[in-house]
Amino acid sequence: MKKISIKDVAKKAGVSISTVSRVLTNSAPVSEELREKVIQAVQELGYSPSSIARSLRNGATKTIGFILPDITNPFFANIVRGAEDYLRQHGYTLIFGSSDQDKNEENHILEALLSKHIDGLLFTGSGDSNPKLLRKIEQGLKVVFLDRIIRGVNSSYVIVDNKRGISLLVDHLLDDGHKSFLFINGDKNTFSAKQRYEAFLQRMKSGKYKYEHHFTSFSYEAGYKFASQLSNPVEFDAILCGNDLIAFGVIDALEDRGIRVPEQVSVTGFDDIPFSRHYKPALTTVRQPMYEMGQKACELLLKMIKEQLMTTEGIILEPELVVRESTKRRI
Amino acid sequence: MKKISIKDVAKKAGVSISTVSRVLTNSAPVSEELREKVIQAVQELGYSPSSIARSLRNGATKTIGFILPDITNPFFANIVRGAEDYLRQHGYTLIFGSSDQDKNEENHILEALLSKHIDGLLFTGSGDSNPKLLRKIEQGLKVVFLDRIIRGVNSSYVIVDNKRGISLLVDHLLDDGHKSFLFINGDKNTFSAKQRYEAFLQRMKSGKYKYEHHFTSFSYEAGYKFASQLSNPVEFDAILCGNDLIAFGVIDALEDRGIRVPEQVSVTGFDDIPFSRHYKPALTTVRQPMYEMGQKACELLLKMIKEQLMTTEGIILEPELVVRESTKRRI
DNA sequence: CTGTTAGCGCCTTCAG
DNA sequence: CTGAAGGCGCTAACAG
Repeated sequence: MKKISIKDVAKKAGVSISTVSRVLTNSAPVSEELREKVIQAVQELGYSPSSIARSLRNGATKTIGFILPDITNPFFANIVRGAEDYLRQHGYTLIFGSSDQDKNEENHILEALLSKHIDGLLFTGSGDSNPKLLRKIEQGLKVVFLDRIIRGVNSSYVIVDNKRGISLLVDHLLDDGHKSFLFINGDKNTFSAKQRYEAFLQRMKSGKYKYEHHFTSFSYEAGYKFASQLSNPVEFDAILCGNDLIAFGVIDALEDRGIRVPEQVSVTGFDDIPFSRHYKPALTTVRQPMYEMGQKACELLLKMIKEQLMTTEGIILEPELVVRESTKRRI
Repeated sequence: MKKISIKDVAKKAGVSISTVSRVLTNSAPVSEELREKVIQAVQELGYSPSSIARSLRNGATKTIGFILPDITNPFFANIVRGAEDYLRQHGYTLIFGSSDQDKNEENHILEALLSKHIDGLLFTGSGDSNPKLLRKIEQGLKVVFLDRIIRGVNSSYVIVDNKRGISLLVDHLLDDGHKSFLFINGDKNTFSAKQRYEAFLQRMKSGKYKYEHHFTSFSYEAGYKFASQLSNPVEFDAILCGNDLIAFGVIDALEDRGIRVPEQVSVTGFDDIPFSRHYKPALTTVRQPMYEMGQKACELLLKMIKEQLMTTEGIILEPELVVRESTKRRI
């Protein structure tokens, strides 16, 4: 691909390269006459300035990185979409990488992003704190943690109030006469799973309900497997799940075992991915504003970049209880 | 963020920058002694070379762009994942943009990607040929069209054999005794929708079946809406849908109208997104190897980039019929 | 208002 | 084997 540079434009327009630069960036006044010539030349040549060279010169790439577990998971895909839209609107580009929660892959991606000189990073990583990342933060890398926080790090974040979400859910279940609860949670080392666990525990202990809690993994398969191996699934009135995917797996496994949801047992999810409303039975769950999370995180990140401040800010979004058909009132 | 450059490394190691460059790129022999010093310095400084500067120098960014309709659609998310994995494995980075099939947005994203000096482009665009893109292709931009082809362009592509997919489906339905067919297709201006339409028409005309065909849009909502407005849904034995999302919408709408699937009417999808197997009823559909499509497209693209050949290659992947519970044998 | 020039970080001749 | 120097495309002083 033959590249056309600012020089070509300058030559064609019969002006100097600085003039071209000036009209393109509007950084200084240029006579109407020359401006027109330049614009003309730009169009004819189909020239677009190299942001590579610009980046090198300006020290900013207008690019944001996003490390997340898996783009294939609708929860993250929707967050990404929010981020993407916000960023493009503000002249930024997004590069992301799926880590599958793998520590090595995480570092690998981080390395790649860093070498691309990203201006900032959105991070949804595995639970354990990542030394390489911490170091970069200390060196001044702007990072916003999304959905998950790494403990011991003073950094900005955007999450939803997981505890409140669980609280809302348990309240509703209690109101509907449920008396015993099983919580099939997600990955143990994950911030959100931990938060949800704590909230659950707290609520359970405050009454004297029968309950049980298990960490598994945030996937359909994990839910299906766990529910398949349950010795007596109907010993609980309600099964809470770490996220919607787990809930789908659980419901399917139960039905395969001839247990009807919600008739025999209520099942709930967390996230409210777009699909949950179409599931049969439509899932009672806690809605996280995914698109908004992506937007807010970027808004925060760009602010940090622009103002070059070391200060840190946390945004906690409100979850919303969504009652549908996978739960029902117990007598 | 204080940046450390090759100069800092050179100074710390007490060598020239060229030596540092040489050990980093392995481009020329360096004495063991100096090599060690350099490596030492690199580690202590936590230095990683700026791919920005490298790109400017080498003229290659090791970055691939991907313009697609919507990352939130599982079909594309899975393709992206395939591409992402392949590219990272080969030292490339992926930048994508969701266009919502909007022509303007498409151009907007293209502009952004181009200015980032991508080495190649994966493109799943709206149906109409895009003049700006065509021009860039002529100028030497390497492009692989994915899932959709723009007519009149001689370029590489990776698609599945849509016609064969429909053929497989219709054969199966015929085998199962279906005699009348309604096809609720996706976006009219889309390559895949057109192909599927043609295949459908061809098969229908070859027998003397009762049939009808309509273009709508590749979404749940479109399916739901269309099926809701159908005057007499059960006048057909089978309803074929342009993709799985449409099928979900159709099934839900039918059930809301008290029509049972597949008892009263069979419904089929296209794509086999991960969710389709968990739908109730589990969807009979045509599987597209999404992950593989992403991989193959990148493989092809990198080949084109590496060999700098103007030749063009098309890969047509085989679809696979997946029979599940949304269809049943008619008497 | 316009043109010339230095230099962003790196790789690659070209000398030594 | 090693160092010095040019230049990728661009912007921001610096002169005029």
